[in-house]
Amino acid sequence: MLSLPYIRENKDLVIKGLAIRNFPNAEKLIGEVLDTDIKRRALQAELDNTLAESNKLSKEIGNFFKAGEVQKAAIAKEKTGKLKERSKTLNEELNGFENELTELLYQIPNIPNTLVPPGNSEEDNEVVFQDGEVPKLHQGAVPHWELAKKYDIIDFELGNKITGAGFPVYKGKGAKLQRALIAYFLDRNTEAGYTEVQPPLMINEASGLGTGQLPDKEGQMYHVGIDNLYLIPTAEVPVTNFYRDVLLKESDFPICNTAYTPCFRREAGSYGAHVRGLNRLHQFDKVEIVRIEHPDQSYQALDGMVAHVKSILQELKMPYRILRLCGGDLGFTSALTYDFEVFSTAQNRWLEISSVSNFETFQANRLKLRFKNKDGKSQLAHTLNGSSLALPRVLAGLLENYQTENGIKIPEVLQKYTGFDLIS
RNA sequence: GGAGAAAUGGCAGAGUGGUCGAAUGCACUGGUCUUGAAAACCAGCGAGGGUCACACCUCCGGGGGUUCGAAUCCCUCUUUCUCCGCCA
Repeated sequence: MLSLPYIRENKDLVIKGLAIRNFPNAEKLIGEVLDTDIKRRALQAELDNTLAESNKLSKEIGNFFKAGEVQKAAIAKEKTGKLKERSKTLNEELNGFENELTELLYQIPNIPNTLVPPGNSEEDNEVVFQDGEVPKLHQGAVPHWELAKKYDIIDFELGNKITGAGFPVYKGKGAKLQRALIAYFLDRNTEAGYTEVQPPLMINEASGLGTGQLPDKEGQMYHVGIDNLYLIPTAEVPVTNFYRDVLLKESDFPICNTAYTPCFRREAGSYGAHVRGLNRLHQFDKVEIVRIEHPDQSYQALDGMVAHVKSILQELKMPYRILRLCGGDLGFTSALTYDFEVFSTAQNRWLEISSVSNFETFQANRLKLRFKNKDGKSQLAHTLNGSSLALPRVLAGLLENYQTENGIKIPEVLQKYTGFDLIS
């Protein structure tokens, strides 16, 4: 959520920024926020004065009792009674405005970075980099779901039986390959300076609010009603929430974590050809990188994360490209996002395998994640995260691009993890 | 699941109805001393709101209550610890 002082001081910038996102009625909404804020502050001042007077009287009463002046104490007591009623009313009104304000602020997405191109949809995303050769596949090359069946490495029907659609069972060399990818990603990340962590796979409400999944997107998470917990949709949520309500020192930066976790997403409302096979699942594995940065350093950090993910894809020798998301495609909480896509040769389409974002202070504000700056004041930190990488689509791309007539080859960097170089 | 104890500033830890936003120690920041560092000494040092700046207000796990007045008393929730039971 944007901070009120920021909106107050940068009204025009905020409205302009929201326009890049095609956010409707920005001007009206921001106007409402500022109006409510003014009302809130006026009421706050009045309440403060009432309380100040009441506090003063209380002290006097104490002194009267000590001096044995019971009469005077009784008179003062009567006065405080009235003040108390007044402050109660004021407090209720104030709460009303505060709730209204919070609700308004929850509706406002992050302000896009100046690099973000305007646009409505995927088509307006900017391709900023592309590399890797699209392999020429043999006659009879097939999409991964057919390969999965042919070599018996992923069993979608079995998952249907046990749980439902979107919960595949990995078998044999398929399971091993998946484990190899996870180990490889984690190793690459820790080599790059990220600390490996294993967070809980369920989060409470406060954590969901902290990173912005709640209150609006609760329908996208699985909810364990009896304990009021949510299954994590990404490791970003528990790992970023490590730093909720934390006051850092400047010397703590940079904070770099990496975590492998399964991710759970309800994906309500997505059906059709694009969700076949591994393209869209309810449970999938992902290795995530999360950083907490000094605001002056966060964009450098973002570039570093992009370069890091890039280096992994180079090693895997996969055709990929990097997109800078346009305003219309940008996530609610993000200021700048780079998506990585691998080309799936057999499906003849690009598959998103990573999304690397800088949230600036948007999450930090809700998280109350701050640091003491050089002036000794507390200031909001910047949060960033990215996938490195999301397993199913990497696997899909890998199976499809590395298929030969004799079987599926294993990229060289993975062979020491798999212990085999061919699935046949 | 049962029984008990506890939750206070970055950390540790006093405080059991009125000048307590809170002793003390550690950590941190500045200074003196030193070639430099350490040690020692001196000073400063919680968070949020509010103000041009003060004033002022709020916060001692969360919520509610008693009282003129609550860190302190009561209720409730959450969490932690100890003991018992169960168990990977």
